[in-house]
Amino acid sequence: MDKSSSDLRVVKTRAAIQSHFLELLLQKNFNEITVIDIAKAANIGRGTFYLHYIDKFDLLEKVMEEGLSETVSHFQPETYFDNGRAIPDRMIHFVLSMFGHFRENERFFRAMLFNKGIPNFKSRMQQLFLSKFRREISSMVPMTSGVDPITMEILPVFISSGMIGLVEWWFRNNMRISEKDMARKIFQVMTRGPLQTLGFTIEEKNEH
Amino acid sequence: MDKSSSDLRVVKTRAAIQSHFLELLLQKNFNEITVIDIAKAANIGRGTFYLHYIDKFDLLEKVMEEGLSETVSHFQPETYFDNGRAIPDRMIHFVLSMFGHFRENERFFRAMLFNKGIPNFKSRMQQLFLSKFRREISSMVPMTSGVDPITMEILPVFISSGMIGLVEWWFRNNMRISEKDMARKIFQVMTRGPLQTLGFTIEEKNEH
DNA sequence: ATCGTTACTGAACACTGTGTTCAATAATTA
DNA sequence: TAATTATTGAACACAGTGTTCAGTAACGAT
Repeated sequence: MDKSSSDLRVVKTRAAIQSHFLELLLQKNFNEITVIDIAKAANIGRGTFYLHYIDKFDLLEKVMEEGLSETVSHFQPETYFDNGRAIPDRMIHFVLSMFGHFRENERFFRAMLFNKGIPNFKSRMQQLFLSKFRREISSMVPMTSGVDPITMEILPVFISSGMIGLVEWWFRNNMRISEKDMARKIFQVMTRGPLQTLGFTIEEKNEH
Repeated sequence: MDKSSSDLRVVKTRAAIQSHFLELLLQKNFNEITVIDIAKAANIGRGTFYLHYIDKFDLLEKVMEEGLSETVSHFQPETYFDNGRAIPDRMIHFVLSMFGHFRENERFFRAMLFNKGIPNFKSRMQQLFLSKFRREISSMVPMTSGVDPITMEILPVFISSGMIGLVEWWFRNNMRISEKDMARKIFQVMTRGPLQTLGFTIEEKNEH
């Protein structure tokens, strides 16, 4: 049923397809890429493509999946909080290693983030961040037991979404900011909040 | 060259196309929608479609553009800051009216945010938020003149991206949180920051 | 109400890309 | 080396595209 992926030929063909597909994605809109293009670029017969993937959407799906699950494996579960205290070093270290991973897989992330025809990628990446932050936050129940449930839902959404935006921005600016600086800035915003980071004093109001 | 859009027939056809297109987007993947589908749904000849749009991508583009520029018109330029003080009421009011607009145009935003074949929409929406926040933040130069430039760039990115995530989340949860509550929560996170909102005390470190 | 204009219809057209099939060939494993 | 299996390349029917054109219907202006 499944092609024995230990066969050298299979490995080669799939690698060729995926690699040239990424290359094409960096050059033109996913909508405009045909199976013919892919086969031509990868130097394989068009029929061969269909021996491995259902269609180009399937290929995209597989490539995405693979790249993202590799990314996930860099989410080692650490404890960033210690009874409401602590944080800084471990948190910064986490963000640092994330951005390292992004830099190492620049081709993949550029293709996925910036190709105009690819839907969904940011959503799926956000999903990863989201479940990471959700796990993180809900694991500190003793600390956050007083916080209202809506806030508990909203925060990881806001954070994960904001993080994706930052990653995208970082790539768009050709990664000119060092991973270390990114980590520091993010830590700062997380702890002091956007407005205080900008130097504003907040006029307190009755909460809740 | 351009069809006189005062002609009733033109107005009718375009309205029919756009409306049924939205309907189709709510039902199935953009990739799977054909011009044939659209023409059939809108009860027009297939050729007629091409008298108004180049192809389905062009149609999507126009619909997006229209919806987004209407959204933009709700971004009245207000001053939320008064010499580093102030904020609360006006800011909350702004977010409040935004979410009101989202609720009123639910069909449009649902189609654009959740259809799996549509790329780009979130990016473009974020672009809107981004330029809004950039304008806002850079207009308070006296206040923020001490803030380092990287932070000045990163913050609006983080905020706008986070906001998009919240909007998406809000729709996905069938808008069960009132606009007022959303506005309050967002204000809270903006001012106190994610971690303080969760009740954490931050162990200070040397900044910069 | 009539007339001139213009949008719509529907069928036909060539064309591009899809996904499948099949016998022949090449590469791989054991 | 033999047996297996992946790849090739050509052919096939098919779906959808984008354009054309003569005929018809709807519109705006007077």
